[in-house]
Amino acid sequence: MTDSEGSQRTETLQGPTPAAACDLIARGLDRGAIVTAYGRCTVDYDGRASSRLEAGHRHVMLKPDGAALVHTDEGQQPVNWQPPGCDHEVVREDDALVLESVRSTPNERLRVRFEDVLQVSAFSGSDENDLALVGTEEDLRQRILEEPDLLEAGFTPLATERETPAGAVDIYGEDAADRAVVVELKRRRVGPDAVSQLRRYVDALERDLHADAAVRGVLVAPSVTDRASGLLTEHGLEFVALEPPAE
Amino acid sequence: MTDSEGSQRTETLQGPTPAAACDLIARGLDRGAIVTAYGRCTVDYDGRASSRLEAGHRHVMLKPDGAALVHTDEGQQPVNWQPPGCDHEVVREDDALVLESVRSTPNERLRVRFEDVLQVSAFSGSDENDLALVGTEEDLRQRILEEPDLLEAGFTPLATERETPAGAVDIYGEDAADRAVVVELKRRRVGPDAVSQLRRYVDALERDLHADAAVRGVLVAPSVTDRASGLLTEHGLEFVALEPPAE
DNA sequence: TGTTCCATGTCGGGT
DNA sequence: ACCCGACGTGGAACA
Repeated sequence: MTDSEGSQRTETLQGPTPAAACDLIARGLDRGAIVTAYGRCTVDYDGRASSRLEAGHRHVMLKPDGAALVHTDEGQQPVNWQPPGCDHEVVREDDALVLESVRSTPNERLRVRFEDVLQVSAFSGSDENDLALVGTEEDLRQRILEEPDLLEAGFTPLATERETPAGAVDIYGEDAADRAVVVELKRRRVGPDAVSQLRRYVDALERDLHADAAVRGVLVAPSVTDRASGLLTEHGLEFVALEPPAE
Repeated sequence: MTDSEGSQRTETLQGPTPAAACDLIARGLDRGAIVTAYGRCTVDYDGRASSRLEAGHRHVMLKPDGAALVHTDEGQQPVNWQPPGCDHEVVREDDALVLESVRSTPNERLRVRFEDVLQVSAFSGSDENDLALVGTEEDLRQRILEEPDLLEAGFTPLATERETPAGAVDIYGEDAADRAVVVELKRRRVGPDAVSQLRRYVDALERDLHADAAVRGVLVAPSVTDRASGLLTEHGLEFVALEPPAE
């Protein structure tokens, strides 16, 4: 069953024989299509870890960039997958259809063995558009750089991504009294990890400047958890409630 | 085009009219099927952040648990998505077909507007099997509990998930000299964040025990980055190279 | 390639 | 619900 609308193409087989399914998939992979298969299968993975999934009905997608996704009827995340950069292969084994996606560095292998293929499809067509996303940490940074008083009156940003021995500081600046200020940004409510991160930067910068004057550390986020709040106090760090711009 | 094999069903339409596509999708959602659509569409998301994606060819999957996935021909991750728990809806608007997935807490809305639907499908069939995964942090923990000498000669595990004011410690125990030992496990090579985490636990435990004797902190992972190694030294923490069991 | 950190992270377990 | 940390995290930017 083929549909040809100019350069866009879709091919599908329902309840195909293994041979027919294998053929459609092979041709789909060959011409750089997105290939999907649905049916009863087992899934084996071996690489950074190892897994096995007993027989059940799943949806498999092979992308032309080498990514592979195995989805069940539940969950946002695939139950098994392979990152882009893999080589896809389709072979027949006895009465079964086997899809295999392999990569190196690290050596990883994903193997889906269909004992019953209910549908296979191949979709062609590229996507030249990028996602326009708003509300990220970068947007929050822009907001502060444009209006430093949002952090506190008299704050002056001096650098972004300033390097320290502990890593790059989101915003580095000075307060009204010319004290060094390290600002760590988070787009959402923060826990203990963000406080530790800020602490690393403050420690490193104090050492780096080997100044007597202490470096101030300010965490900027929509809100903090209790534990994180305690850690902030404990380490003499500060918090400013601020969200990424809404639009 | 319907295929009925007992209780397993797949339905597919190629190059359907908006009305036919809408009908198939509505019935699919109704009976708890996985619904997919492929075609030229725009995608809008608004919630924790906001995004817009101009027209292009994408593959959309709606799951019966409320998850939604929009995939392009590249990348392991969907370009847009919605977590499980959403309500899916399909409506016709002018000549277009619109899929909408909405949830609350937080309020989020995903809207896919197809100006051209090349294929729609509905797949039924559940998956009662769980994934059997080996090589996780839990496996690494078991390995050490069964053979504590892997950490160091004379180590005695006393508790797992021991609570401290900073959170739960992976393994808590004593060394040959009866000194308290905090063990933090990572299944893969670690960076600065893991060192900070271990440090939080050691600090908290020292305070908790208000003992004079210092608490030892040991990071167990396959390897460490340079920066993390420096941080370990700086804070008097230790490292033991150990991997999760391979099988 | 290796390191570091963000993410609409997602997911599971605990309180 | 919120908190917390693991994840085969994935992905990008930078050295």
